[in-house]
Amino acid sequence: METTTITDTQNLTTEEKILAAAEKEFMLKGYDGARTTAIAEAAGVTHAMLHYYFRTKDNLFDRIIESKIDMIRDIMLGSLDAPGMPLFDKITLVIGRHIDFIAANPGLPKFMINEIFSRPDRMPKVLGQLRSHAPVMLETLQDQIDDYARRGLCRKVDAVMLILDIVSLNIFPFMAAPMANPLLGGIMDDMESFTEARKKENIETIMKKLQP
Amino acid sequence: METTTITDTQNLTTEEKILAAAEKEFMLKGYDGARTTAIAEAAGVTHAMLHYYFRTKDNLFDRIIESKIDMIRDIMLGSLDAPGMPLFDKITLVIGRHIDFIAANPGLPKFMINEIFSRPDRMPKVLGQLRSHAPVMLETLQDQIDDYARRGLCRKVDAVMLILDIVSLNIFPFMAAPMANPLLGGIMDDMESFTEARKKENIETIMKKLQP
DNA sequence: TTTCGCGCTAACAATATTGTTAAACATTAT
DNA sequence: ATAATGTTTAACAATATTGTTAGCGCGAAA
Repeated sequence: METTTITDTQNLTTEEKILAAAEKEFMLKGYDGARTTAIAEAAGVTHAMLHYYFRTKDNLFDRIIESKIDMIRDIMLGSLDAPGMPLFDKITLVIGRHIDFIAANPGLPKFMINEIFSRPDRMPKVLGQLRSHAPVMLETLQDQIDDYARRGLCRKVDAVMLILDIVSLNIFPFMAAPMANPLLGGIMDDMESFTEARKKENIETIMKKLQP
Repeated sequence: METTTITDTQNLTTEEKILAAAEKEFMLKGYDGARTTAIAEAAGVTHAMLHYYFRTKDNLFDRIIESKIDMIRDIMLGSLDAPGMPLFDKITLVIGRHIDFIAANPGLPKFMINEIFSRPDRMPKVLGQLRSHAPVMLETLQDQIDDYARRGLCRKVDAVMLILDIVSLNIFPFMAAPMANPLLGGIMDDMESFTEARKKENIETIMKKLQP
């Protein structure tokens, strides 16, 4: 899993330093909470530089959001698509890759729900790239399920609901961690092992659901 | 399910009009995005009135967030607690009540994750009320599961993971609706029937998970 | 060497946003 | 009726926040 997050801000161009600081600030505080002055300060440049390179806060935000959209598109298309693979292998693979991605990008789901879902004007940019692939993927999955069901290998379930289940089980626990962890006895204190435990748990839950 | 949302803003006191407008604005835009002037305008009063009654934006926000915390506490304690009830009945009841609550308060999960989870200073207020009840509830549930498992009535599963599963399956699809609905073929266009379908689906998923 | 363009700085400008205050007005108690 | 108390208004104030501009320095091209 490749990540574009930047840590050594030393030998970077001014533009890259601003982008790196902007990503942190926007991911942490959202568009409304982010301050361009704070971004400039974190980048170690004058805030005039920010406007010199990006003109407006909106432009800068667009740059960040576009890179996030690319990540989401890649994981949704690349991970859910595993053509010609047996159903149960496919599900195991998809859940594993999806949870790894979320664990590597913990702030992303919250950011998406806040900054993209809320603003209808930003939706087309995300949807446009996925709208054409989603129906095909759903139909392929449904066909495979039906085929397996006909052969008595699994229960006949709705592909749409199945996808909703997988995504919900994978994402939500990580989003709710700040509140869920203290309430559930610190189960996520060791993130490494919780991630692996959740992988196993979700694969098992979905497999059980498919069991005839 | 009682709701405190106000619709006829005619014969209300100024304080109540401000509170009603503030709830809408804060729920829709979050703390950072909300504007006190917009709240005052929506309430039909001068913005000085807002400061007369609540002094600061923070105080006003506290009033709103407290009422939301009360709702969450009620649903978490009142719904998950069904003492002396058979396991499978309890789960059916809990999922049904939880989904009804979410469908009746669609903005609440997003609001919580944004405004409470992000701000550690607000967490104690929520956690304090739940911290004492959660371990008892979890232990009771685990005992019941273990008892059923010993009698061969269900699989021995971890109560914490089970709660995470239920909450994830119930909440996430409603949070992700703006993006999920167009991608999944408009499955939520009729919210009424989607709500009922999800209830059935989640109960079935959890029951299958518990099956020996 | 001169000129030109680019990155940069510092100061300024414009507006948005929250918060305050003095005085007018209304309501109730004495 | 008068005083006291609470409510409302309009104007002001303070600061935060985004955005702009004139000019400096430096390296490359002429």
